[in-house]
Amino acid sequence: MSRTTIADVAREAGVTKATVSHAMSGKRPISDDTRAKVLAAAEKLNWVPSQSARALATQKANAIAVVLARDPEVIANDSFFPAFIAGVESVLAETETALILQVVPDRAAEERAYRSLSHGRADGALLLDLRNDDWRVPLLEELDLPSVLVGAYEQPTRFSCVRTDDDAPVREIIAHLRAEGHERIAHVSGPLDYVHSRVRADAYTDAVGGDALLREGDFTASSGRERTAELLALPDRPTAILYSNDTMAIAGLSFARSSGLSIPRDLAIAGFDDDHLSAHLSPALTSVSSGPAARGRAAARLLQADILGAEPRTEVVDCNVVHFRESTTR
Amino acid sequence: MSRTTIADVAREAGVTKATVSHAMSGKRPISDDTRAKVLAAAEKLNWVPSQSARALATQKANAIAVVLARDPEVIANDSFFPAFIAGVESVLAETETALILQVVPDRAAEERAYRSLSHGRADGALLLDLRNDDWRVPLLEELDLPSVLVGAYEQPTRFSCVRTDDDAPVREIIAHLRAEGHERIAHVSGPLDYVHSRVRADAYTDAVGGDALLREGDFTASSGRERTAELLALPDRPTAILYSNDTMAIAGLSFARSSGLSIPRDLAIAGFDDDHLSAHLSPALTSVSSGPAARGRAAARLLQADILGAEPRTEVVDCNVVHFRESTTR
DNA sequence: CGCATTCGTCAAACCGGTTAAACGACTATG
DNA sequence: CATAGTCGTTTAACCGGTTTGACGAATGCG
Repeated sequence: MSRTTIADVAREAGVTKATVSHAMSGKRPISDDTRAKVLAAAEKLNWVPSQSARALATQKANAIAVVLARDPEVIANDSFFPAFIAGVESVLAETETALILQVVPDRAAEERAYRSLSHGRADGALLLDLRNDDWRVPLLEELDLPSVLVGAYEQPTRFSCVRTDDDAPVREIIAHLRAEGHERIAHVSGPLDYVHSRVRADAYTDAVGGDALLREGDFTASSGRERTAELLALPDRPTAILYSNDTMAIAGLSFARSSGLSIPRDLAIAGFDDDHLSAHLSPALTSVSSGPAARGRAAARLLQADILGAEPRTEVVDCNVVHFRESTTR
Repeated sequence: MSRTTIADVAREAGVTKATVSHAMSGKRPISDDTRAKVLAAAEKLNWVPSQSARALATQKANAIAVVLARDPEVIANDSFFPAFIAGVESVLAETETALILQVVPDRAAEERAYRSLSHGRADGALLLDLRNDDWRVPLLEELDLPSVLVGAYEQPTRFSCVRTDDDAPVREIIAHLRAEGHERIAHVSGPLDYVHSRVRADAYTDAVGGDALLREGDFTASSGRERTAELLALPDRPTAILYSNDTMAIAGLSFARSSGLSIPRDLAIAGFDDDHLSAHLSPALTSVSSGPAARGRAAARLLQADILGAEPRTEVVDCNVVHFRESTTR
């Protein structure tokens, strides 16, 4: 409850509201003398300007939004998200911008959320988990809500993008596995309508050439387990599997081991996104750390620039580092 | 950008702003006839009331906040947080309330955040990671910002609490380990100034009686590894270790195994909070699932009640379930 | 039939800031 | 010395809703 208002400060300092406002924002020249008086008064009364009043007057919410439509199970599995958010926040903190987080159960709710956000709640949005031909892109264009698309995206839009080069690390891992003597290398992907799953899967398919052995998972541990069971039941089973995230890789590793295989002797395993546990497992899991925090920072900066009217642009944040660990090294 | 305002709707419907407002809110009787006209006009113009204007007029932000002071590393390690948030959101969605998330680097920033939130940004806050004698409690009392304390809390406050009974599952696990023949049972806790770490540690100490073997960790994988190394280096090393979260337990398990011990034959291991991976490891990890989503829902409900002026109260959400798995069963 | 209520709507104030325009005092210029 | 230009400040309008008090018309009651 903001008991003290700008009017109180003005009275205390013996000036008008406008002067207080100018003194604080510096948008008009103010004598050092009065500025000092205003600052002293503000300090004394412990005044914090009301966000709602400011938002109304300036037509800016000073907030950006992230809407998540994933089900909680998948969110909880995701080591990317918290680190990404932390990166976003580190940029927002500089400008007193708030982050609004919405988790919605279905598409209808998601659409309502964006409409409501664009009407005074938020100045922009970050789009995660992009799909091919994502319906949210045209919606946000219609709503004219500045946005940043996180993840590769092919179609041209009026929005900025932040993406990583997921192609390179996939090829790097495949090359490494080849060098270790593997010829039958499988891939358990994420849902292929996700842009980043598709990019990784395509890189894999291209890298292994003709004999691709691809199974589509959904990033959950149980899907990792199931797809692994299928692959290992093949007559000509793979000797190495690359998973599109660490959750599936760890579940797969466990399954393989419980069915009598030794890792990495009988089966090499690599993950993606470098879960915080991966380096601590035994065997430690080969994975790709993709710098989620750096992407968060880049996305937040691009969004702030867009809100201020800058031209949209695509930034390739390349912080992919492949960590080769015991699970792929005999 | 909300181009159409309440004035446009009023003009379209041939009434005044006040009538539109009353028709929408129902706070004054309005004839069915005009109400229909107003609704039609609103529909036609696709009007969504501006949140900032409403917030200013009603002195309510229609938002609640969560401020996290943990460093990103720890947030990313935490399976509790995303599920908790999902639970919170499921309640907020019903009332068009937004969730504001702030991640701050240090205490000064955290204090600023709460001050700013209480000045028009948010109607209330959820406090996580409570510490003993937490400085935030008196601050929020001073700011008169409705809040809910998540986790056990001893001191009486004007705020509602949501907590679980962590004591029981700890005792249950200790009893189980005893039954399995373990006599030397150690505990790696979280930071002991956290209320929930302390509760678990106290339950442990009390349950094992005289010969407590307690080491304080910080919930990170590396601390789990180090404390485990210390414990295993003891002349009279423990044959079972209970960790205060799964991250430390998994790191400890890995370390023990890499130093030649077989789990659970040579060393039994149990965690807490049931990470999504725990059931999929081999050996699968014994842990306690503590219903983070249920706690999120309860906390959100209590906060909304408090904002509406209800009496604060403490709710014990007891959904702790111990999952006994391979890591403790010979 | 007259008067007190109730009902439905309107006009205007208000929330707490920002900002364009006006204005007085003072300095620079011709 | 009159006039133009700056500087610093004030006045007042505005952002887009909500809410209170007033008022005319319809209704209830005696």
